[in-house]
Amino acid sequence: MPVSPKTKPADSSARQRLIEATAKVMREEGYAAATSRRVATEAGVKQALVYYYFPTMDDLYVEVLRSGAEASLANMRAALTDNDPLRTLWLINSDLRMTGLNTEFMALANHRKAIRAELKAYAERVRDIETAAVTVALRTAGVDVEEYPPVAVSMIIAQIARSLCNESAVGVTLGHEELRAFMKRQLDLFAGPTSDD
Amino acid sequence: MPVSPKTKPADSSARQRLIEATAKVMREEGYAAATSRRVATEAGVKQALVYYYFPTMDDLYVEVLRSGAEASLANMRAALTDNDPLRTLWLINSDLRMTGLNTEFMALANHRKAIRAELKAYAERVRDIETAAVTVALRTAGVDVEEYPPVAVSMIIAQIARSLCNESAVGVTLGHEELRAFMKRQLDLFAGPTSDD
DNA sequence: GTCTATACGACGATAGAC
DNA sequence: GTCTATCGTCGTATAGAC
Repeated sequence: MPVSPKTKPADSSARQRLIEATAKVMREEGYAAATSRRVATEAGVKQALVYYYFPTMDDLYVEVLRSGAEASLANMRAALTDNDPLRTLWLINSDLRMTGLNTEFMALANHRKAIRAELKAYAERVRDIETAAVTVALRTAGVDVEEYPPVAVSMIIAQIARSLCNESAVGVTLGHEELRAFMKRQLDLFAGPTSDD
Repeated sequence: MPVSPKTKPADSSARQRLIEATAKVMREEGYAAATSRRVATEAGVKQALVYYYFPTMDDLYVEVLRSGAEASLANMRAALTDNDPLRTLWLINSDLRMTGLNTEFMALANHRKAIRAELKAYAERVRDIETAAVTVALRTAGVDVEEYPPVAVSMIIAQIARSLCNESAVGVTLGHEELRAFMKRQLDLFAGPTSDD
């Protein structure tokens, strides 16, 4: 292990660059474009090196998913311990930077066993964290958790936010304003109104 | 035009078979597997014939989307004029047969202009129909449409149902039971309880 | 650890026979 | 309308030099 760096070079090894390059290509052109030649060029290395680090392209895809999930989980854990978990949950799942890659992995997971397993594990860890945060928030607000099960509430908030992002990504925005306003009103009811908008 | 057939051969021309074969391959193996050779074999014709009917593979994909959308819209229009539009809306969007293809086209639409345009047009027609049905249902139930805008209600019902399907497809089911039960209770509030289930 | 070189199948697309 | 044949490119993956 080398000495720990001072400014976080984010491990700029070829392996790391390949992972980031693959994520970029998948985001911008779809998983089918993330070929060994394409990602190698993007990472500034030769094609054969891809197979030195990853036995098959699927292994590389899994690694992209894994590293993205790890970063996302850390971010989520930190954000959901703040003082407004419900709205934070909404905002995190409204992040447009994640939706493209998510869609690619969803499609991939429908057809590749290894990716399906990885995505399932990640999704359930996320759900656990989000549900824990919602449980606290609802209890604090004095909401009846029999009538509003935390896991159901957290899924509705997260999935509706994601749906809006997914649709926006393909240019569909019909009804979005009304739905956003509606969700905001519901969040105000559950978590108390806020000054910002 | 030939005489109308008695048992609905569903236009078994090569062109039609190619469209169906492409949908099948996309559903089972993803859009990247829907190559000209693959779909030709599946349809029982030779590869070059694909280019007789469709100038490029993208044109074929668009045609798959268009024909699926047309069938789906007809189905939806009929179903949503029945006497329980809210629960019908929920059931239609819970159809597992559609989710796989939907995910593929969502991913494709993120990267191909022609498919994005087609998907957007389809999604907005669906939203219009669903919202119209919800508007009637809410008015009948005496719901305040200022507090519950029909387009927001229809989006929540449709998108939550779809989210559950998408997750099920990749093996994620954590929290699904609770969310289904919760949604059923809300639908009972808006549309009156039913005897079944 | 990174490279050059190569095997070989599959890709989209076209030309032209029937 | 459907076929055979072919073009040039690109795909995954491996062997082996440095």
